[in-house]
Amino acid sequence: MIKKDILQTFKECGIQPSVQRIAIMNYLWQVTSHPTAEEVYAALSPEMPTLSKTTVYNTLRLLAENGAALMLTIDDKKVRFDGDVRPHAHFLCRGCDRVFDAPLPEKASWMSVPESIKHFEVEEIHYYYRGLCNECKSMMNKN
Amino acid sequence: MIKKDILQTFKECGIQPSVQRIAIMNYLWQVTSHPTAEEVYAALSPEMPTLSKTTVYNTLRLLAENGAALMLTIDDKKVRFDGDVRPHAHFLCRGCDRVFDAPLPEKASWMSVPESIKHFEVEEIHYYYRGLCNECKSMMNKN
DNA sequence: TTTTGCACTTGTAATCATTACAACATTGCA
DNA sequence: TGCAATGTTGTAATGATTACAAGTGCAAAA
Repeated sequence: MIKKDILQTFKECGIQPSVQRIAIMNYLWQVTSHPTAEEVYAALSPEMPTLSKTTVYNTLRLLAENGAALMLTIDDKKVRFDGDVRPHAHFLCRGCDRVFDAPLPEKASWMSVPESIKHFEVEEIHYYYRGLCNECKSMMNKN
Repeated sequence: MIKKDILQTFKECGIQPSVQRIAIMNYLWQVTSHPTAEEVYAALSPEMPTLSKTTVYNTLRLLAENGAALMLTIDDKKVRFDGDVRPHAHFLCRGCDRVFDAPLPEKASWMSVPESIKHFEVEEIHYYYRGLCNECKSMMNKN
């Protein structure tokens, strides 16, 4: 049962559970769309009419700060979130604005930090690609 | 002379020169601070009192779209720009909000694109690190 | 040199994501 | 049960960025 897993994750991350937080985490786990706060709100508010946009923003930030979600800044317009916190890269298509998951280019490179920032405290690593996805690429060729 | 180099770069990138564009490109080349549009405006407007903020925003976007500058989305609050378009990574300190340049973790990884997005048209690659720089780290320990 | 067109610039107004804030609700614990 | 702390809500504010319309200046043509 997924709710158990969520509660477990919350406990590990030191996050106090609540109906709203569980619903939001659950949603993040069910989609691969890397939604924005607005999208999370739009998806959940039909089932949870009292849910407020502020709660969605607060909760997503909370999840990200405590390691239960990733905050992606790949899109310069708005922040996106990913419930999958395992190390992986992301690709943003400038045609359809979708974000795709991608494996890391090389296993080794994830943990190896450049010498010049070696003594910095590195807390997050993000690998972003931008360009055109397959569909948008062929769409371009046609028109 | 640097202006020659800027004009050469503009020509290579297909950018029509103008007094404002040259001033902005020149500024990007002189700083390593990865400034925001506001910061570029604040820096240049004393010398160019008629410069408008809109022009700064437009020009920075133009430079980035044509490969004469990098648009960094490492900071979730605002977009930053880098006049150095050579492949390198970036580190954002959450303490002082400064962005540092860093070499790539490995030479090879820059060009190697994960298999799953291999047929995508990859136009940009960004490697971002976040955490605490040396100064902020030791500041934390003291207090 | 003058004219004409076009691209660039400017300033203001609008947009839109995000956050601040204050009132309200809920939860856990004494 | 009752209180204090924590979470939620809705609205108002903020702040970066863009839209837009008018003005400016440069460049080619006459």
